Amino acid sequence: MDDLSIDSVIFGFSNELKVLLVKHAEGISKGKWALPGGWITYDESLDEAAYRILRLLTGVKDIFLEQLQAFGSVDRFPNKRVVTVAYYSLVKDEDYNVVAGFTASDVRWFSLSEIPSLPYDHKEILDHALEQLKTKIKQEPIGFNLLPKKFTLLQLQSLYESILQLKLDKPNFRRKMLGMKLLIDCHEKQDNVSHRAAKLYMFDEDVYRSLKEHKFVLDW
Amino acid sequence: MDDLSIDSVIFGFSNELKVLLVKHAEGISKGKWALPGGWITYDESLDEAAYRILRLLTGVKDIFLEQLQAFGSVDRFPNKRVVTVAYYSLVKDEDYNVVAGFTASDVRWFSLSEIPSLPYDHKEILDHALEQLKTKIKQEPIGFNLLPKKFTLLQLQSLYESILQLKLDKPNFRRKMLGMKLLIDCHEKQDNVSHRAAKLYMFDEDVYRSLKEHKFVLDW
DNA sequence: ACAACTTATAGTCTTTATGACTATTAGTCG
DNA sequence: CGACTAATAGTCATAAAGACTATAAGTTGT
Repeated sequence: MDDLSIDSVIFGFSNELKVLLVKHAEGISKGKWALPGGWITYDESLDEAAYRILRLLTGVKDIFLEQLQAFGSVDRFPNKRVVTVAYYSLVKDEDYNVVAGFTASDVRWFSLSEIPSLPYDHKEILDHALEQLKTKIKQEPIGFNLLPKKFTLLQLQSLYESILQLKLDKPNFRRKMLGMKLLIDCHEKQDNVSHRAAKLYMFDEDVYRSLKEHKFVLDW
Repeated sequence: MDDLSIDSVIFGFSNELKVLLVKHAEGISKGKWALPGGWITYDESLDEAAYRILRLLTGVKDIFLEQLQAFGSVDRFPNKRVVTVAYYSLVKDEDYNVVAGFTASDVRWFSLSEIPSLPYDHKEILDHALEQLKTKIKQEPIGFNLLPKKFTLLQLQSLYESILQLKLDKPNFRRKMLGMKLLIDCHEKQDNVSHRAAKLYMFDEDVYRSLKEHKFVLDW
């Protein structure tokens, strides 16, 4: 379908929130960094197309991925009318491994502060994705998708701080997080740190599913 | 663009939440009630297309309208691959007036309990729209778009009850609503009621805009 | 072995919001 | 004028949030 594309905002986290961009190897915007994207084929659904592109780029599958919305300004794409369906996804550092090729000459993570100027309406899409991520993470515990399986409370806290762009109080954060019973104590501690080691926790998917109805509101 | 359409979920409110459906006068699903929709032309953006369709059907403009998302299962449409971009909008009873024609043999409001079986994936789209409306109305005071300019607190409360599908306590609802200072006292009372008349209020858009940052959380 | 430092974790206190109520008031209808 | 209906006011107990202080458990350097 030559008037319909997918563009994906792929988030990662290591110390701070990052976004995966590709450098176009060919086409109109050759040499520019842009959101990874591609054309939708006739025999795949939108979601399938988004997963395909994510897999091609990061080798990751079975991951959090959600549609943002369609973008269709008349002049968003040069010389041709193209509507794009934007997706965003959350990728664990440990799962990710770069896969080159795919019409892209380069791929890498950018932290939010170093994002270069983007072609088309990609800046707008990225901004929407950030907004959506902020909103969503207050509603549902999707942040875990960005962290390794086992993590400390401080890691979790900086994730929230990084996404919501604010400072949180450590003891209060602990209280709230532990209070909702979604964390499993691994009975392990982190190591290789030059200070008191923190307990490691895991996200308890089962409890989460059973509490799905229950609200998960973080009104920070 | 013959592979890209718009479908709109248009909400109205009078005593209960309603949805506007059209009866198709021609085409594959002739005679069936469905969501109002149409093709996107080359020279209009997605939003413009959605507004155009809304205007054609209800005569309404300058109204709340927001994109839901794109729907693109491979087989959602018979014989042809069609991706549709779904919108939802909120229409005041007082503004609305039916406009016939437009490839539709009939148009009318359906309350949620009387929605007939819908063609394509329109049921799925409607369900998404309802979910989105529920989520959104807890976050932002968009409900006012469904009520007349001046309304009573009880009207507002039944609107919330109707959308969120729950029973609220009257005094508590008052306290909370008045507490967020978004209502202007009209210094008028309703009339033609066979009981004590309630005060009429208006939504204060200016205060709202200035409080935009401030949270508007209704965690009921 | 101990002081200095860093981060984890526990706990306190005050303020505010919520939910479940009861009570009173203002009006209509017969 | 009394019954009825809905509006509006107010109370009280509970729970959560936010701002803290305090202590514990490690590390590193001397």
